[in-house]
Amino acid sequence: MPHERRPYRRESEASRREALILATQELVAAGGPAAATVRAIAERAGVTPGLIRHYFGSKDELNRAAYRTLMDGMTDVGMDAVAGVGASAEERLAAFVASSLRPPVVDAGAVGLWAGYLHTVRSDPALLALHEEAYLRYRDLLQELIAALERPDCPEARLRQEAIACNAVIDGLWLEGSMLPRGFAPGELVRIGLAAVGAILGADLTRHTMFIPELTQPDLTKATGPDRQGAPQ
Amino acid sequence: MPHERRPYRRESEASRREALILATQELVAAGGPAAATVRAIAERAGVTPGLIRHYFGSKDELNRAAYRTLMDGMTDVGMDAVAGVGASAEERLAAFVASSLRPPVVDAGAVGLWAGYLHTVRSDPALLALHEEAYLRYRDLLQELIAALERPDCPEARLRQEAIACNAVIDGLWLEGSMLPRGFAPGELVRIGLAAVGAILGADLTRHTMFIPELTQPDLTKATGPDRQGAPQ
DNA sequence: TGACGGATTATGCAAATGTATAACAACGTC
DNA sequence: GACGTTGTTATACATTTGCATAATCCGTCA
Repeated sequence: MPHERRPYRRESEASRREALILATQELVAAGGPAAATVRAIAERAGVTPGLIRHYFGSKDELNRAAYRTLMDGMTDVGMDAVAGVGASAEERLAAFVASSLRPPVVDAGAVGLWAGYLHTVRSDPALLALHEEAYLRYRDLLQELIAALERPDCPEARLRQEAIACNAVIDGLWLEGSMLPRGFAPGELVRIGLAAVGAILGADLTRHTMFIPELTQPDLTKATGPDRQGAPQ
Repeated sequence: MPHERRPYRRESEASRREALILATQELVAAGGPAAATVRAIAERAGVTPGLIRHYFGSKDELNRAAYRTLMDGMTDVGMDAVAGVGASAEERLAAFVASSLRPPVVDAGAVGLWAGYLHTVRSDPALLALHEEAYLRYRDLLQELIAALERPDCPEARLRQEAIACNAVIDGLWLEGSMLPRGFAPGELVRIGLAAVGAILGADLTRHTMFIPELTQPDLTKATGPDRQGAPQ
């Protein structure tokens, strides 16, 4: 007795690709690369496994597309944050740092997704180049923001070191905050990040908290939201 | 025609467990969790797959053991570095920071291994507890070293924030240095790390470079190697 | 030296995985 | 409203995986 053929709707290529990429990312984020089988991806995207081959040729290619989408999204957040604040250089830098230290950037799924693709990236030259490019673009943007600060002139070499160090602080806090969300109070990551970056650069970024929701409203009665998770005792 | 039975030697349980754990780590580090199949592990360890079951019961248990071994090794490096230097608090802190920013801690394989186990850790309560414990132990040790500095008295809350920030710098530099080794000159990570941690704490750690091999010999004749800040070209 | 325990290997198996191919049906076109 | 295109599903298949069990033979001890 042949199974009844399941009904379906034809949809645009863009829509199908997006759904498949999203499903892949969610699965990798939650359960690692092993959980992202073609069947699981297809089910979550509401289609059958054949479509993966149809739109991406192979599972590997789908994974590549998913990784590209991830990287683009991460850098976009920082860009948007800077674009939203137009005032002083310090404010712009503060907004940039803060945006990388709260959701959706700081998120267990994001770290899981990033870690899940780490090996794929290392063994795939195309993805490795993509990674390096994204990393340097992020760091260069950071360096530009640092250079714009009103400070006694800095040699280029020093700017480079400062950018590397500040980038490291952000990466490290991103990692720890995402992996142990219970370990930090809401807004604590942002506060620590601003203080540390400021200390490295000899500037005071903690003044510019008016744009940082977590710090302007220490309204503990309403501290709900994705950050809530238990107090750091 | 039955295959000839392969000759073998009996060895101690400790030796076999060690070999299997090492093989597992190497495979995960190089090719991710997917590469660490029971057959591949056994082959690399010079045994047959059955031994995995014999000594560890299941592959999952072997992975747990491998992760425990990894974490223990990572923290041991920092402990040893501090133990080796007995002088001032600044020197001890500098030695601790520097030890985490050069091989074997800074190593592509180490990051690969760590990332490969990230999902396993998150989904396994026992491993998650182990991870949290190791992380906090490391950070607490760092905080102790910070508290020992000769500075105007610091409130406990500030010490905590400083420890978190310094830990983040170390983590971030470890990550970036391991993933893009071409992007940094030898010793550059250590130098940047010491400068950044010093800036955060208001101390000058860069004075204590006598114990840092990479910095005592600024051999510039070799600085044009593949480390010339990975200028993508 | 011979026998016995158990460490180690060999074999088998069910389940899962990625991919290839064929069948079908939804939608635009005439 | 019939038709053809092709997006989509269904099926098949070889391969790989982890694990269980049976078959061996290494080392030790009497």
